[in-house]
Amino acid sequence: MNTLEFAKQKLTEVGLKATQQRMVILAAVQQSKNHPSPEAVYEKVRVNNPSISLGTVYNTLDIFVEKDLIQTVLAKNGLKRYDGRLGNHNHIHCVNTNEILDFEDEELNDLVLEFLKRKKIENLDIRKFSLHIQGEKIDEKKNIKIH
Amino acid sequence: MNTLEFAKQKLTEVGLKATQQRMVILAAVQQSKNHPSPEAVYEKVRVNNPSISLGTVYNTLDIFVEKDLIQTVLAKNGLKRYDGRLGNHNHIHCVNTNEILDFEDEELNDLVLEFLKRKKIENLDIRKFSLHIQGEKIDEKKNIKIH
DNA sequence: TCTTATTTAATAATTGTTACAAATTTAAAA
DNA sequence: TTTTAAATTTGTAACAATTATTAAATAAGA
Ligand SMILES: [Mn+2]
Ligand SMILES: [Mn+2]
Ligand SMILES: [Zn+2]
Ligand SMILES: [Zn+2]
Repeated sequence: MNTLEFAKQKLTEVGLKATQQRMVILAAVQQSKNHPSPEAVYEKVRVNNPSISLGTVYNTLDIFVEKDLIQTVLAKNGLKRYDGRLGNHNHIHCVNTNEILDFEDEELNDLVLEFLKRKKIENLDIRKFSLHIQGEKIDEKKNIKIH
Repeated sequence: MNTLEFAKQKLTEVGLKATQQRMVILAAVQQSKNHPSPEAVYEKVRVNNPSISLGTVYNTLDIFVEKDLIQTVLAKNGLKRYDGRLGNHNHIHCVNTNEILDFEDEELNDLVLEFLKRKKIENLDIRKFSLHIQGEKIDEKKNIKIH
């Protein structure tokens, strides 16, 4: 099953009409490794769907978050960014490149989950958690900053 | 020493002229428990300093981050928010109230720090980390959602 | 096919933020 | 103290990201 077929199936599962626009937008976010902004999604899908509108991208992304097909990711610069990966995972924020990289680690998840279970937080129904690691990307060979 | 005196001292320490505006803005962020937006800081300081300008609040907050007097905190809605607390600490994001609460826990910090030391991340110079806990605030008595 | 509801495209409006120039304040020099 | 220059602030304009609006297009059902 290709990515569009998969998107179509997901859309119908949550009760959304599987329009062309929704399918390509969902596929774009899910394939993306970059935690893309609405603008980035727009530029990507526009290549094969030149008539698609930026407003539609904004609206559709919000609908997808509502339906739990994708999630929002927090970004320092105040731009909206989305994440096709659901479930608990962690993020590395590069202070120099502004990239947001996924950092998946089962051991870390277990570690935190166990901690949270032990240390009950009053009056809070925990939904998800994510470790945000802020650091500087360095060049592996020369140990200098990457621009 | 009152909070304004303390702010004055901090400002001179980092080489900034301790103007009235800077002192009250710094004191406002440091006293705030809410991770305030620029607008919120503005409303707060405006009470006793009616002639202060919103632009000054924006500029000054950025200067403070630059000088490491305060830090930015990531917010989902794309608004800028600031944090008078430096150093590694964690945040609880309430999905229903939109509050961002501090969650300080020495044990958790050690846990994560030890993990990160053990599990070296390639080509990354880690600066700080923070656990984001997303959850729903519930009423302690009746176990229903707080609005 | 006809009818109706849903979705989209195009564009206008709004919002949060930044840029700017004139006015004010501060600090230093004379 | 006055003079001068630099730094800061104010008030407002500009900007960019997002949201709202509305007419056209599309899809589904009768
Ligand atoms: Mn995040
Ligand atoms: Mn914005
Ligand atoms: Zn991610
Ligand atoms: Zn905090």
